Amino acid sequence: MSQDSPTAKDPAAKDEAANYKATLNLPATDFPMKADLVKSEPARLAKWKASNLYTRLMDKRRDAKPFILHDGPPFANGDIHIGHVVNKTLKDIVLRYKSMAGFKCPYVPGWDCHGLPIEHRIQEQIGPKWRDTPVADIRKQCFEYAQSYVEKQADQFQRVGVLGDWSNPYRTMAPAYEASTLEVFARIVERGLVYRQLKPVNWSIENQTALAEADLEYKDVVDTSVYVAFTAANPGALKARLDIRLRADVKFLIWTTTPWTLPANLAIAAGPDVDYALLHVEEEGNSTVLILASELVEKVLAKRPSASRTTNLLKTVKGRDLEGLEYAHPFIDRIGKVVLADYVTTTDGTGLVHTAPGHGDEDYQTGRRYGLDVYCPVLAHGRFDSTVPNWLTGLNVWQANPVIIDKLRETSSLFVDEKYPHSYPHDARSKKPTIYRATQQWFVSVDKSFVAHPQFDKPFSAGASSSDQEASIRARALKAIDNEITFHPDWGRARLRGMLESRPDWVLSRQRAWGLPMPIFYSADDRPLLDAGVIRAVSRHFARVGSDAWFNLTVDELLDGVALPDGFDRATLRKGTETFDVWFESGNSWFGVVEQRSDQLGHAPVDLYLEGSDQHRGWFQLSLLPSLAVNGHAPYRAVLTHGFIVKPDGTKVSKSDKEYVTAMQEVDRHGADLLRLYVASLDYQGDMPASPQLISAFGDKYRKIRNTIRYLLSNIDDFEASAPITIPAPSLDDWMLGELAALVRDVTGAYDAYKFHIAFKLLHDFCNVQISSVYGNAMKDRLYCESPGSPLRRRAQFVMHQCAVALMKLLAPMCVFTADEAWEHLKSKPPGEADLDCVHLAQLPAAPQHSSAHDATYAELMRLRDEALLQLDRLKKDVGLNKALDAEVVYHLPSASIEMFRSMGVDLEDIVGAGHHRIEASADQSSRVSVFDRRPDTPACARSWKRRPDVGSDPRYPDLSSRDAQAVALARNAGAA
RNA sequence: GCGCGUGUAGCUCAGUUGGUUAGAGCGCGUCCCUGAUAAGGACGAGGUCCGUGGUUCGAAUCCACGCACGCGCACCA
Repeated sequence: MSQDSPTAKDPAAKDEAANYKATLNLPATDFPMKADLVKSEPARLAKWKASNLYTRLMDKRRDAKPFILHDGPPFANGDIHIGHVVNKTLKDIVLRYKSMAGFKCPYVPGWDCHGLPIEHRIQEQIGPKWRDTPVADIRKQCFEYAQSYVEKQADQFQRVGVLGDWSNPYRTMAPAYEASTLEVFARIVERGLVYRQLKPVNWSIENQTALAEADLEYKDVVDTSVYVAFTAANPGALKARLDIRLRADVKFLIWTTTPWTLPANLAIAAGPDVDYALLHVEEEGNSTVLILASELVEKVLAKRPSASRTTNLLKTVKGRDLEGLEYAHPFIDRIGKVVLADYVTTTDGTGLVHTAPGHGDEDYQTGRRYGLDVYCPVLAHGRFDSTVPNWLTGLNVWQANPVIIDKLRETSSLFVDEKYPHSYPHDARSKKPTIYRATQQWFVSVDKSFVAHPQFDKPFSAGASSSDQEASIRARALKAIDNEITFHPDWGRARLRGMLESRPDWVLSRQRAWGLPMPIFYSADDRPLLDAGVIRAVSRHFARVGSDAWFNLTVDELLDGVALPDGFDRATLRKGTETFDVWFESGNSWFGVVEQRSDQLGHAPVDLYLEGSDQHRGWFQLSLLPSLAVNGHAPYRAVLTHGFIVKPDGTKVSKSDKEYVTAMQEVDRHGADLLRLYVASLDYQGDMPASPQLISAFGDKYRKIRNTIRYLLSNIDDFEASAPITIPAPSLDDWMLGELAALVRDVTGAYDAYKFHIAFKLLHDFCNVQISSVYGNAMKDRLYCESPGSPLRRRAQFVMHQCAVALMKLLAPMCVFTADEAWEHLKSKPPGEADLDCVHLAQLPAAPQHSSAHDATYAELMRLRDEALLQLDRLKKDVGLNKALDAEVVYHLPSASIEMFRSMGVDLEDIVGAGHHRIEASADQSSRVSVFDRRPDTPACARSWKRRPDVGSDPRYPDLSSRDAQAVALARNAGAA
């Protein structure tokens, strides 16, 4: 029965063993294994709040170099969702890390408060009385609604652990912010970049107002569509160009579902690469050449069957061959042109698109390219004005449809008409169909050259660059993107550039109630008063009482003491009703927040904007434009973008999916730290898969890290970190310090590169491999069995203490709660940090000192370890050797390495948890190990369970090895004394 | 449709300037320990590197064409 451990032999031995157990230094710590984050996190938050953590941190870094991450404002509507958690967590990780790296990192969170979704919510609440409710009342309710969500979201963000100046966030609806938005507007006006022009918008005839897409609902209706032949205007030139030698009229065949827009027809659009047929048609004595897309010839002719018709394809041309050809309008004395447009398709119609720049967005864009008028003969109440023929003037567009069709028939322009079912936008409120109608809108030109630093105002930062030369916003933006801005990841550059290259002028004005009113007045004859001085006068009122002043004050009050430009009479001025595009408000936060709080935040450009990839077209771009217009430089030095949360299968989530992650619900279920760690573990450059299941499963990873820290803490419970300990090399301790040094280097490198998922992976693997599997396991014997103060044990504690401290600090930006909890349980703080009550006030760990001369020895040792473990596994299967402590490892080494290995002492057995080791000279130059079962021939120490030849060498303790006998004697003497 | 991305084990990720048999951790399976214990350890099985074609002595890596997915192309934010 010699295989059995002595503890099992008889009851007396068992008691003795229990006594020995009392002499061991077993792990001890108050740091709980079970996190219970849901309970502990709110308590910790309260503690941070009570101790003014944010303020203390700012104070501690008062003289440090600043690192400014300027917060992009979420919309103050609804509870935060997982996307918010991703964004704010990434920001918080950056700032906490930079702060630990020694920077001063003030963080002013903010909210975008104006906008349609809130207006809609209030509209719903008010119901049908909406139209009779004064704008001021609506705005008041919108304000309260937005404010309530600012407060709600602020609580939720803080619950997730985001540290910042929550007592003083920014809100785009705050008076001071509104005033600053107007100031930026004034400066852009001064640069001559703001102009007014007609642009088609969705229009409700019923309510006589512009509508946003969200105000629309699409319904299936059946309309009359018409195929109309437009006769070529200059047949001689046309035939010459297309090489037609027939005596026949040439006609362009177009198709439209809105005949009422034909009076505004100014052009026909052709696809540049579409094939067009020149089709000779003889029918009832008429000879014409019809032009339409080749692919659609059969389909279109079939719509008007005719027995007498003969057709002959003369030739086929590309759309681009038609560009510039002219035609006569069928019932208005006007010549139109053929233009080219990429959006022309051959799925419907004729491949030639009726183009009315006043009645469609694509038509408008095309019209601008070709310099066409934005002609819109339809008035606000939906009736034709007097610029159209008499027989149309005064008709509303719906009445006009049949009249126009009759007219087309009369002038032989109608090829055919047919009923056409399609989906058409309706005003969601009145349920009546809407129209596209051109209205006056305000624009910021992106192509007009200007001087960015003229005399009107002083540049913000000294040493302005070449930006005071003439250049357009677009030109400046492209240059800034290429030369001034760092993108994380780098492809953000291409994405922003693509958008800026093609973007049209910025439409600044909106016809909305819940927005910042545009400070523009109009004369009795509708001339706009756009003047920087006037804008600043209004701005002063807004700064005082907010933008409600626009509604509550009279023109006289608003303009009190302001000198008006010539041609404007205060008595007849009226206030405009437009509001700003909300993007103009958030897009000016570099001024409204950064410049306004420059004592805290310094000046633009700030170090970093960090938002989702959708913000390339949103906040990134629309912050860049006004900043360039005013300052001539970008508002940021670097831009970091992240992807979106998707389902585990990579497709997009919606609220009804079972994979939908409800942010605060997950926080309440698992705690914020788990969610934060989960976010950190994903590569945010792409899509980020998530589901409640994935997050739950991720708890394993959190627990592994937590438990590793707990193990370290429990083994250094009696350790005083004050004096440094010299670590001999080679040794496992020295190896561990080398691994830790690499970890510190690699993790900080990953943080610096904003690759948090790499930092997470490094930390997690380090816990699993270096600490749990290798070092922590190997140190058990000496930690538990050596006398508490033995050098071997203290050395291990010294190393473990450094590991624990480094892990806590490196983990702190991600797991803000857990790291601080662990820090609290660290009894002996590192030298110089004894007074730090919170890990977030600490600085990053320094890479520990270690010998770098033994890498080859360690690599060899680890290889031999693997080999020994395999042999142990084989012995387990072959002879039932279940405990490595029952085995002996024999190292067969070449003579050159024998001394080096011998100096590592018990490391050589502890590294595989064996009971004993020996070194033998190898016959050749190779190193290898053999493992032997020592149960048959070597007694096990009753205390350490190691099989050692020296068991019984101390007569007082016949069942102990000499090391354990000494330790017990020491412990009992100490106990006796 | 257009622009910008992404696609490597069940999961999350590494894979330098093309170069042995494509790696890690987790998870999973089997076993062990019971002095980290609602812990810990060992071993093991898992991959058409999205597809097709090309360049090359050699491709996860370079090129072309596809496919799938995401973001953007709006008076949504």
